[in-house]
Amino acid sequence: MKDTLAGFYRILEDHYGPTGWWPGDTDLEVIVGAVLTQNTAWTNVEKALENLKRDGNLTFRALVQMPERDLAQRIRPSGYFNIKAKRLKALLNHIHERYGGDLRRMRRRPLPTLRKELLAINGIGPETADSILLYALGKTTFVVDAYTRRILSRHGLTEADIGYEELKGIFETRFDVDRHFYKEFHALLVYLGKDFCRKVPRCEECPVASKYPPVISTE
DNA sequence: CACCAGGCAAGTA
DNA sequence: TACTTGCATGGT
Repeated sequence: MKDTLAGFYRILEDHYGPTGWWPGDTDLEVIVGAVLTQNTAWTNVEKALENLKRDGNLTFRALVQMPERDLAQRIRPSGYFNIKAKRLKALLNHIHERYGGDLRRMRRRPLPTLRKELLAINGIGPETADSILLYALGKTTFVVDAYTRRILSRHGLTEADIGYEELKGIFETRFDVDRHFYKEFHALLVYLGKDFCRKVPRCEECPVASKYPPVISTE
């Protein structure tokens, strides 16, 4: 598996890299985007982020002070806007109360502690937590998403219903620990997924398919 | 028109 | 524990 993932990475990096992920000007934007993109196309998230940026509301202070109903209306294009407003409030309130809204202070705490903290917040599951930890807080933790699972499954490397932590472990134990590598690999998997590994596949042109042939129908 | 998108939590049995 | 359902907009 180690050699296979290394092979995947080389092909993807040659094809797409370097990616420069996560797309966002600030760490706060990465955090907000991580919640807004839950089960949602990124183009819709961009519209919501633009609504916040336009009037200077993409700051920690503005978001903490903004009433939940107002926030919900501003993030409306990202879908699930009522529940996402509640989730953002819960997350930002936590950072406000525990760290005074200071991400540098938050960053000093160890990874396992921060991960448990984030997962305890209503609306923050494993993917959202790991995205924030890796891309906003600079922690060395791998992000698993729907594309990661679908790509490995379609190429016959894992079961389609493999659990989050187990799949994460495959990436984290088989490679040298390096957060830059984790950032880039996850980004590359998303690029490949968007282009060739959607639910309706286009395996013919997949750059990985020649060396790692897709399995016909295992999902 | 139907289906899908970088999840997550609450409800049911 | 293991499944199912609600949440909602915008693109294809």
